[in-house]
Amino acid sequence: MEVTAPVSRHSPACMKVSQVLSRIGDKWSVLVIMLLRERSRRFSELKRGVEGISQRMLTLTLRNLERDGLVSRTVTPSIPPRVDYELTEMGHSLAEPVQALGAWAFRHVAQIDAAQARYDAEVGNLEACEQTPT
Amino acid sequence: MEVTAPVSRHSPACMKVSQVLSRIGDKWSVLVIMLLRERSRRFSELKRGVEGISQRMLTLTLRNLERDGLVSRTVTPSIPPRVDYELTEMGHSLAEPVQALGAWAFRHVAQIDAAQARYDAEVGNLEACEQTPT
DNA sequence: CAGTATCCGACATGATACTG
DNA sequence: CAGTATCATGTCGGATACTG
Repeated sequence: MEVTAPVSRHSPACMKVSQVLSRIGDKWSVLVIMLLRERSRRFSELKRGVEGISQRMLTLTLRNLERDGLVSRTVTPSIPPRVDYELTEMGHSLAEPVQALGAWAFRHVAQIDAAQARYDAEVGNLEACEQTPT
Repeated sequence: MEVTAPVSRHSPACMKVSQVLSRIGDKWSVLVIMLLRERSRRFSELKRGVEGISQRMLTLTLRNLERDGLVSRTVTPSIPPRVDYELTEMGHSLAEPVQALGAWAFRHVAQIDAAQARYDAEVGNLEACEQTPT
């Protein structure tokens, strides 16, 4: 169960873990995963669903997810072409801890906001006090 | 319990959630949090503990965590100065889902690696077939 | 429709040097 | 010791245009 202690925090495995975390951290992956959690979706459907995303970034995001084995890509050679994306089993299993993290974030949004506001106010004050012109 | 569905994926709250996820995703925050999970630590201790991190990035990481209210900073004005960092209660509560995610990542490292290798092999093949020189 | 290719600016990060 | 300041760089991401 222990993850960080026994692997000494610098083992190759730990590096890999960091990579996975990075994927989670990037702006779009989680959104896409959450969208695909309900059901498989087409490219354009995802594009509409995520809303801020550029075509390029959606492509790259899906590529990475597919590369990691989290999403499967199914091409239907028709005219116009149709490509469906779906969470793999591993993708679904990832969605759970991600969801847990999302739930935590959701619960603490207000508290974090408050902390930030307080911090910024203090920093602002300190900066205002600094009268060291050169 | 539902996070994404009822908030329509584009509410301001959801944006905030993304911010939190970004913090998790960045290379160092999680490492620092994990280190602080055991006990409070001094700046230089963290620097040694994380190992790849530059002084600058450790400072910035700690700053952000402090701003978010996840870490508390305690200065002991001595010579030489001493600064201790400690997870706040909220920081500790965040560590749990993060740990869960880390555990997932750890369990699936091999599978992800395999998926990547397979994907790269396929892409390599496809690229090798592409004989379209201009 | 579902991409790919290219250009470009913004930001993140590392290295280095200096300070209380 | 615990930072801060500055500079250089590399990656990320958006906009745009083109393709099968």
